[in-house]
Amino acid sequence: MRTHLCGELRQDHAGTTVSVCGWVGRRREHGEHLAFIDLRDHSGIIQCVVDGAADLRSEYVVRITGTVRPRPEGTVNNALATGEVEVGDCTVDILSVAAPPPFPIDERADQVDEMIRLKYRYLDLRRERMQRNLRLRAAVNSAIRGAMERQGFIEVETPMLMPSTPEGAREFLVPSRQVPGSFYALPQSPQLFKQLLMVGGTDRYYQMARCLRDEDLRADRQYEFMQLDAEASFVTEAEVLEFISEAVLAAAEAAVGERPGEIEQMTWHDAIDRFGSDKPDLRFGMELVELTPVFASTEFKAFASAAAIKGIRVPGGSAQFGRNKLDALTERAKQAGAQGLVWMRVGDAGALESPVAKFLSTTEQADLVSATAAEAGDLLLLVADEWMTTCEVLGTLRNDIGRPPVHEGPYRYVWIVDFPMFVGRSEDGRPKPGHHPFTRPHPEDVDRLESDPMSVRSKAYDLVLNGWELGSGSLRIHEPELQQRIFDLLGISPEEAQRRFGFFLTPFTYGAPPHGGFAFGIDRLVAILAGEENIREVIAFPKPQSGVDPMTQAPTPVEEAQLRDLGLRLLPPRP
RNA sequence: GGUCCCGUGGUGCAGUUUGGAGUGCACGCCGGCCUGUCAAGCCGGAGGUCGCGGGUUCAAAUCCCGUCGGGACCGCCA
Repeated sequence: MRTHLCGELRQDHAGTTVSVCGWVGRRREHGEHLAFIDLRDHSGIIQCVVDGAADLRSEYVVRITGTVRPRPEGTVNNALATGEVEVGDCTVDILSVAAPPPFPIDERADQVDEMIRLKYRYLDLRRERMQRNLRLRAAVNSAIRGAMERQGFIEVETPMLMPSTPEGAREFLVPSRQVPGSFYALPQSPQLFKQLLMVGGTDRYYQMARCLRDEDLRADRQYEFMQLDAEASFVTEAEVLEFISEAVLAAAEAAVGERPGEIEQMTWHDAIDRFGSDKPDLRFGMELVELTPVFASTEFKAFASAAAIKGIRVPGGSAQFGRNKLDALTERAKQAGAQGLVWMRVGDAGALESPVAKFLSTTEQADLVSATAAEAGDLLLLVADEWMTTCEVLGTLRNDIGRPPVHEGPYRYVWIVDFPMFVGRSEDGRPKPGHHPFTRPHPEDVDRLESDPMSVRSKAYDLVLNGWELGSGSLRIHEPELQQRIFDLLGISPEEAQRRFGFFLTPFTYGAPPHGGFAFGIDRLVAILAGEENIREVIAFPKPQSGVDPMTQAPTPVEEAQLRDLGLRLLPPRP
């Protein structure tokens, strides 16, 4: 039907007769016998010169046959990749007529209410931005598959209908027709199955896996999302990181044309201590500065009793942050868990302007300025609390103040390793798992599991890109005895473990290889590589925050008969 | 569950602070003119439940209360 794509015509094609198909974009009519048509397909736009366009309208679908020719002197359009040529002597076949679109099918739609874009997503997708994102995503998917397969991984599909495992995220449930009153759950991830694939001798598995979690939607979260899910047997942590790094770097290269350097590693402790976050954005400085020694013998009460005092220096922030903004920062700090926030404006010769300056000795003030390398005009923000709280509060402020937009480079990948095995304690005083209960404890710390569990590190790791958590993984426990030690710590008896995870635990009594794996979010990776703030921009048919699809209206009520078939009856709506 | 922001012809906005006739701008749409434009240009025209409901007032897009929808964030996401 066509010989070329709109966007590929160049000077080389001059003199050839071509047929191009696409949608009518802008028309410029100059009387009855001359009109310029911008014909658009996914590849770009080509100007066609036609003898009258009276019967053409925006978004009509046409096939245009004509001759490629250089544009006349002085009419070249450098804003267009095809701007040196045009298609002349055109014959136009109208393949479909179109109602006027509800919004312009070009970059101006970036400003249009997103609900309208989602309601008419098929029109939105015609735009260059969306086609670029879809194609970038496809390139990333393809590169990942290639990288995994080169490394000996095979793709295996796992069930979408699986038993409910109430730990973790809220699940989507699917009522069973053949077993009335029972439900399948849609997978939050293929976690359990991929480990069973290892027991099954698959050795290296991967899957572009759709995962579903019934949690509130955000800019970086949809109900359904895609993960590169992978697991490998007989591997060290370093090998797993290498496999995944290769996939990510290959994906990045496919997306932006340049392969990033080696991905650096940072321990969880360092990430928290230096950046106040386990997903640090390394694109900018403003690192947390250790100030506890500076105030070791201070008279200032709020500092004297604190386990950890740290600060961040906001270069030039003194003028930038008036009282209103400082109040807002204080509020934000409290929201993040701090008792309060100490701010100081740095004046000439290290003079400090602050409500608390009068409580600090001259030595303390001088040491503070020197520890933070503060200069006149800077703003210092100090928090004093437990180590973790101090770090996290300052990390929140650091991001709020300094974090660049997504589309601003460079790309800073970092592996966060040596996560703590447990984070906090539940109400009955039991440690809570940081990753999941099948995560392998760090071999150097395993002796302290019972005596000092909170100090035990795990073989869990996260991949972080520009402050976004792309995904996480771990080496797993393959020995039933060690697994039961962990369950004991979590307060799960052998009987309860059997009841909750039986189908998963029994296989490990039949000879399980040491194994470990990883999963990371394709949507987030693609969004960052595409320079998009929101993963909805890299998903063909996403849902808004309410979860209601404005195009399909899903979710919808169903027929009474369907409910009866499933043995279900609806309760009256909650008041 | 919570905090903050937004809602005005098909689209994007101004108007809301300080109440006074649906008042305006740009794009789009319809008709006319126009032979080198590319945000084409010129002339004319159509198009409105100011999200919805209630209240205050002589009078509400504007003030108050409620509600619906959207977004960002917190909670939540082992």
